[in-house]
Formats: sequence, C-alpha cells, structure tokens
Amino acid sequence: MPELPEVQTIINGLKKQLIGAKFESFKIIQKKMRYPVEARQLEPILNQSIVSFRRKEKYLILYFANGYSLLFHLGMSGKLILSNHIKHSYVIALFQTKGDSYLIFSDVRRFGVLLGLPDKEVSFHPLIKKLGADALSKEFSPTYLWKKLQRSKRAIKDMLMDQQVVAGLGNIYVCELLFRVSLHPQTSAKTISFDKSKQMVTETKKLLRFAIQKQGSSVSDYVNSAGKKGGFQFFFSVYKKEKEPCVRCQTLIVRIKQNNRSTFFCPQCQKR
DNA sequence: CCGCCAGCCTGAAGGC
DNA sequence: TGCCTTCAGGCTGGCG
Repeated sequence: MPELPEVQTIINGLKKQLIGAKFESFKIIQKKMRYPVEARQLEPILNQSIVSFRRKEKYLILYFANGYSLLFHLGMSGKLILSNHIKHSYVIALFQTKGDSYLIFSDVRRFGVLLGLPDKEVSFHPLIKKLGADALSKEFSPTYLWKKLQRSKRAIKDMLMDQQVVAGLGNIYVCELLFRVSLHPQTSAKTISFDKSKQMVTETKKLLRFAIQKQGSSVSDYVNSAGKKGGFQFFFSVYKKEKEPCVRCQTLIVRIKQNNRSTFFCPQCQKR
C-alpha cells in the first residue's frame, strides 16, 4: 500500500528514465473510476517534454513543457511501472514513450486517481487543497503539529492517519512511529506535550527517510517503477507483528481495531 | 464544525 | 474441496 516512502521511491525511479521524454500516445483502458479520466483531459500532454516530477503528499505529479500536468494517486493497489510490453493486469491507462516503452498505470482495486490538468490548477483541485503539511516538509514542524493536537478530542493514531493533519502517513508508518515515540495509539491528542510533539516530528522524518532509503515497504503488492519490491518491511517493529515479542522488551505485540483499522503496538512500551 | 463509519473495490486467506 | 466471511485500507460523503 503506497504511503509517502513508496510514492517517493516510484518518483525517484521514474525521474531517472523519463525526464525530457515525451508521450507519443496514450490509451485509457478502465473508465470505471471514482474520478473517471477523459481522453480530452490527457490530450494536451501529448508530444510535450516532461520537465519535472514532484511528490505532493501521496500524489505523484508529472509536469510538462506546455504547463500541463498529470496527477496520480495510487490508492491501495495502484502501480506505475515502466515496461516494454503492455501485457499487464488491471491497467487503468498507458502512455507510450519513444522506442516502444510504456508508462503503465494499473490498479486492481481502483481506489487510485489519474487526472490531467493545467499546473496552476493542481493546488486548487478539491483532492489537493485540503491536505495538511507534507510529513517531510519544513511546514511540518513541532509547533504546527502541537497546535493541531491541542485542538482535537481524537486519538493520536486517528490524527496522524488524517491527511488534513499531516499528509503522507498511512497505517504502516503511523504504527511504526507510535512505537518509536512510545505512545499508545489511543492516547488523547490534546494531552500530548510540546516536547513530545517535537520528538514525533523528528522521528517521523527519520522514519520516512530511512524507509525511502530502503525503497519503501512491500506488504501486499507494492512494487517500484521497475517492478521491484521494497525492503522496509524487514525493519517493522510492530506492524503485522501480532503475538511476536517486542524488539525492546519481549512483551507480545498486540493488535486492536481502531477506527476500523488494524493497529499494532507493544502494550508494555506504549502505555496510555 | 467535528468525529465517526459505511462504502468503494478485488483477491487472498481463514473458518467450517 | 468448496463456499462463505473477513481482511487489506486511502479516501469520500453522509449522518448524528
């Protein structure tokens, strides 16, 4: 499931191959999407050089020379793969570059998004404009986080999962982060001190940078743009570790349902 | 306004 | 073996 490190890993891969490239043609295969993409939305990018790539929270954006852009969100099971053949399963759309190679967007569960729009409209798109600070940005500071936590009655885990609070984290990295800062996932957000918020911001960035270095986490079917798996799953402390001994204290890791999501933590290291 | 939760979607895995 | 249920989970829209 692509969270920030997985999206960044895909971007890093695409960048190497596609800067300066052009798409000669495209084909929309799957139209039954939450945001169905129309051919006329994508046409402006044809035969335009790709000038840059950007990750915006969990979104990937390709910028073209004429001021247009492609916006992708991978949802749960989305993949962006560079390939020399088009025989992939669950293809949503494909883009042909020179020399018969393709950028293929596939997504089994179809929670993903593909949009074509002018650069200037990206920040104002309803999907983008509500997002909170990017988890790796300077904007995501101890003061920023602490202010948000102070104002909320919610549990810390629910806050960190909310993209309007901080954008880029998902279930895996939130569980891992809470273990690293020794916080119980049900801790009330507003009881968290400024110092703790500061520690959380520092640890979030460390965790994400390390995960990017490991090419992300492959839990179910995540692969990077070359079709390869990530390696951060071998460094999980709590995620998917139910009934296994804690790496710090040997207490068995527990799984609970919180907000209808599996939540993993060490009941000894992460007390309420 | 805020918080919670069903629903979207499909394949894998577990229970009986 | 096979059917049924549950789970995975980012995100939205609707409800209280």
